[in-house]
Amino acid sequence: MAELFWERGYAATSPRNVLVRTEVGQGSMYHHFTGKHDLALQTLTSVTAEVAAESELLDGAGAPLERMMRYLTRPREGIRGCRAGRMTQDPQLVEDAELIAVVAGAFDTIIDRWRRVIVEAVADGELSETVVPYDLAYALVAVIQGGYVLARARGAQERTPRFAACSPCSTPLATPRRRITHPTK
Amino acid sequence: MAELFWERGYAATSPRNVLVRTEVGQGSMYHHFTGKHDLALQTLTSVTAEVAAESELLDGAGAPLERMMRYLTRPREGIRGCRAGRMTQDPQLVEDAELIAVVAGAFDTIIDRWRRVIVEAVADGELSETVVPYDLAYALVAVIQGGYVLARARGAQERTPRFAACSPCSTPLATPRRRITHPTK
DNA sequence: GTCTATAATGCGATAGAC
DNA sequence: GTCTATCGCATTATAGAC
Repeated sequence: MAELFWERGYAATSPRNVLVRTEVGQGSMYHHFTGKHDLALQTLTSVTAEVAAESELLDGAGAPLERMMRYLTRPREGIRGCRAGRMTQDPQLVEDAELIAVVAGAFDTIIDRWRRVIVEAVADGELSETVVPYDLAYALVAVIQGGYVLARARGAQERTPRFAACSPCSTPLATPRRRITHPTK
Repeated sequence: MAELFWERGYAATSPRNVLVRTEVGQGSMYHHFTGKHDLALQTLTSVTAEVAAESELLDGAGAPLERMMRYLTRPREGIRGCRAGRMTQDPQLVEDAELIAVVAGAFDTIIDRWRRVIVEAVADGELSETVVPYDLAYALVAVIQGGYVLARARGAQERTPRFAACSPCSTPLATPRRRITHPTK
């Protein structure tokens, strides 16, 4: 179901699809899961845990800024979308408080991991003291998520993916690697 | 249908839903539209044109940077998502080349409008010459789109929306207003 | 635990009267 | 141009035999 979730989202994935893909009998599935919601809850818990775990790159070895760059520039499959972020636009999933809470929790984990590296980077003098760690963390996660959104819009358009020069690794993140100068208000 | 699109997306909106909401007969609808795809195409064309038109703020009066800030910080209904960007995560819509092309076109328009203001800002010395206009434009559009993604994840979690202090205007964009210091690589 | 059968509902679309 | 009726199919389950 994790595969189907990534391909089609929650609403568009039927228990029947799962049966076909897994070659499992209908009775078996309904014996182990109470229904679609349960199936989704377990899938989502596992998938978001994986996605959140990927942000452990931010805790690895090396200088804070180096770790930030490593995570920011790692290959991402833009056209397939973020396995967690995509769920956010599925109306049926968002209406299910239990399911969306799982997704939100994953983002909390990731944002907090970002925040802590940023605090380190500021302490080390790698980033300006004017940086507000939580806010920058939030913005960086947003850029990544927005990169996926744009990648999906453009990808289906069959344009040469500007950020996916060498498939199968599209990095919608080539952009933030550049220097971004923002107004100081 | 524009309303239903925003609420539920393409896949989850049935022609039947449209009939009920508009209180129009089924025969009438199928007389004026060939089917669901046609209905969607016309809706999407109109909606994305509106969304793209909102970026005309970037062409208004005032200094380039001022216009950028005006557009960036205008109120946005984070929890409802972007009427264009949300479509991007609808698997059924993305598979329809004609439909996703409409969405992609809207983003092209918006990104280009951003790019032109940025070029102006650089020329006026408001932004550093090291800025790559298209890349910054792309990143800014991504931040906005990502802000919607995060807002939807958090909103359903019933947290106090950090960026939506005063409803009904949630501005997932409070973040980019702060200074963002990026590594120069 | 796993199977097949079938329920009840909604989907996208069409038919054909008026 | 608009109406009601209906088609054929998919959906999310549930029933009850094995």
